Amino acid sequence: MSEIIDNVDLRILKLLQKNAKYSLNDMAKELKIPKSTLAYRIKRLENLGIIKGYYTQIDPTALNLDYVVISLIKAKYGKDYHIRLGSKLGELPGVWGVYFVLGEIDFIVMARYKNREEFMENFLEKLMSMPEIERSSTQVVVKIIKESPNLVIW
Amino acid sequence: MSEIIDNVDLRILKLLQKNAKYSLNDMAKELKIPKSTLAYRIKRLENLGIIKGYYTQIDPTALNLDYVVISLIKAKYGKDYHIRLGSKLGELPGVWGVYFVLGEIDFIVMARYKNREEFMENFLEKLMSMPEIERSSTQVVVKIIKESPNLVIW
DNA sequence: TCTGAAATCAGAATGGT
DNA sequence: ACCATTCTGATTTCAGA
Repeated sequence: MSEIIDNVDLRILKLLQKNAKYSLNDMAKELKIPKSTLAYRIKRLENLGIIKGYYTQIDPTALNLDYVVISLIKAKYGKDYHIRLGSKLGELPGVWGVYFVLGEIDFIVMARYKNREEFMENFLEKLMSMPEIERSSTQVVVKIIKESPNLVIW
Repeated sequence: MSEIIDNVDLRILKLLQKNAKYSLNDMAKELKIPKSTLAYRIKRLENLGIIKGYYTQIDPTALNLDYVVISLIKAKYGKDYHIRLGSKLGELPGVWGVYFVLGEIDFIVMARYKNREEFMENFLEKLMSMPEIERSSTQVVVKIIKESPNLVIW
């Protein structure tokens, strides 16, 4: 890749990834660049699609979303089975992540529910009625030790 | 749970989770509540810890973080092995998620790297030198079909 | 592409219900 | 707890380098 992102851009992104509300004034002071330049840079990063958006982090526990599961899925072979299955999985309520992987497993699915009943109804039963699936094993998460998917720059 | 979050709060959170920069004016119009009430509600949700923060989503691909892996890990038994291993895994550079699960696997680890070399150096080699691990299998993600961990309300 | 200054607009503070 | 108004300060715009 060419140098479309320089060192200043990286420092801007590093500050923003942790706090979307960091003010132009404070940031400009910290980075020692004029605030209009900073604004110009940020706008540019947005337009390039490097900044994908600004989100609010909501505590899942506050909404009682304590039934966290990760499902490992093996698809049957057949044309389009994988593509179709992938998007079907992503549309299930409660599912926030679907990864297509290589190996013994085809898909890894991340999901959150309020309780076992909601999980059964919205996820497991639907999973079991999908003909594209050969087998699946679903893991219940006992403890989330780390979950910060927005961290991209260290 | 008691009614600390009512329907209006839920609607506020639903809008904010998709866009942290949604202005008080526009939101108030959409929700048909006065903007001062809206401000009051949001502040309350922040103070309660239900809103955990505002972050910027950066496109990992723009930073060449295309080598995405998910690792399934089985720990050896022994006192504190699990707790210690969990936090050790979370501290590896590139790791953004560590989940402790029940079953055949003990930990599921999510990580992103620039290429195979960085993955080997920062992840696999360190993993292989951890005595607490009995065995591990690491999956390379071919395609991220869905990844929106901020989605908590549908 | 970068910057300073002006203009606009959003969010915080206040005080009354 | 809710809401209208005021006030402060942040973001956007624009013209010039």
